[in-house]
Amino acid sequence: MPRGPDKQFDPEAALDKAMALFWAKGYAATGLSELLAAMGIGRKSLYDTFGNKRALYLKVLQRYSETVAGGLYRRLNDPDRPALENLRAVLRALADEHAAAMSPGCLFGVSMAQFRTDDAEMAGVLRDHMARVERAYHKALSRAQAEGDLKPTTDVRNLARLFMSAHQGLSLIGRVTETPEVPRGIVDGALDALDALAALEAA
Amino acid sequence: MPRGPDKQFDPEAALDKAMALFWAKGYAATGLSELLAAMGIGRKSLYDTFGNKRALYLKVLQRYSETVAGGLYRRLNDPDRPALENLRAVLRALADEHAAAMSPGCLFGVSMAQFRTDDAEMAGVLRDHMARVERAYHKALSRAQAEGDLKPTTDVRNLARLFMSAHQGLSLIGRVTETPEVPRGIVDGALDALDALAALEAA
DNA sequence: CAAAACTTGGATCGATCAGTCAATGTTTGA
DNA sequence: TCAAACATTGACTGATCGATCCAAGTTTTG
Repeated sequence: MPRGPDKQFDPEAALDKAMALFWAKGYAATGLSELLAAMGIGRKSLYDTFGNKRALYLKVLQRYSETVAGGLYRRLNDPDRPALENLRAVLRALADEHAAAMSPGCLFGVSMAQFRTDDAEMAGVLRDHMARVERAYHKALSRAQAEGDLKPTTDVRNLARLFMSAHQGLSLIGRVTETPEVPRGIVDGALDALDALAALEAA
Repeated sequence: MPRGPDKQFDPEAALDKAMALFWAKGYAATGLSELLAAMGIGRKSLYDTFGNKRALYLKVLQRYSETVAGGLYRRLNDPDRPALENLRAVLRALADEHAAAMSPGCLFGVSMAQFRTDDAEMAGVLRDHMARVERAYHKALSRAQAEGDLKPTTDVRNLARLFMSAHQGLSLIGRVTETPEVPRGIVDGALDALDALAALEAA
């Protein structure tokens, strides 16, 4: 059974190129021709390899979610440090990341804004990612609570959701801010809230 | 000097129709033909009255900002009630608003996600709106502080930014959630944080 | 060395895009 | 009363959209 030649391009590298474009310009505003030029592949190759534009986007989202959500989870739940310390470090890194001018934000954040709310398939994918982010925060928060760094009566589930929401809001707002004040302020506000919920335990 | 006939349509009503469409589908994905059908006007009328698609969108944003940001400001700063009470009421209303399935979220939130970060004009418009939202929260928070309901050492500027960010994140996440749990959790988390910052004062 | 299995670039598709314009209709002032 | 000034309609533009398909080219098996 004869086989033909292998692909002449690296599908994952091509996905990264597509991701950068979708991320900056949005789904609808990114044309196929642009994508092909950036990815350096032909039209047919794209359709054969990824299906169509929407399927390509879904694959980009999957790749992004694995990379970013996985990284967030790992940083939030580094077992070598106290959970509260991990939380603070992640928040500070978030501020740095989005304080830069014209930060592209979070690909899932911009995705939630770009598809119709009645697009059930897309909503499911996006919802799943948000659930992963929420879980990452929740695990860190509940460990911080178990370690005695957070008031025991605090509802860490709700707190995780607040953090996820602020995280997402920050990644959006970072797209339009020109000075680092606002992103830093958001994170400082979250750190203050965290301190308040920790300090209560001391009282 | 003879004058022609007046417009046969109400520009503000037409703007509202356009807003609903942009809000649900996004800027790029909303075609001119769709807009015209929804607005009930002819092509030429749109261009004569609003300029072009982008100018129409900017006018929609302006109208939305006046309506929504103005309303938020008024509710947050109702002088007849304590500021902290206003804050809690607004947060609870926010949860109700976004707990509904397929809530369209905030038009500015979806706008921040849809335009290139190097689109300076658009970024300016969006930044200005966010500054108004931040100011609305800040005014309420600083009054709450003055009224003794918030710890005096709390940085209300950062807290306002955290609230603005969580507010924005909630309006995004509400687009893809199917149960009211997450939106309510976000708001409950914010209320808990508020309580913690208030309780510290009692200690 | 053929022929099968596979990939590739590019021509091409109908549809739709944002935007323009000429033709027509309507109102009002002179 | 009639012509200027406005609004409206709908045909039309070139460009671009996402997607398909054909014709080669390349590699590997038999």
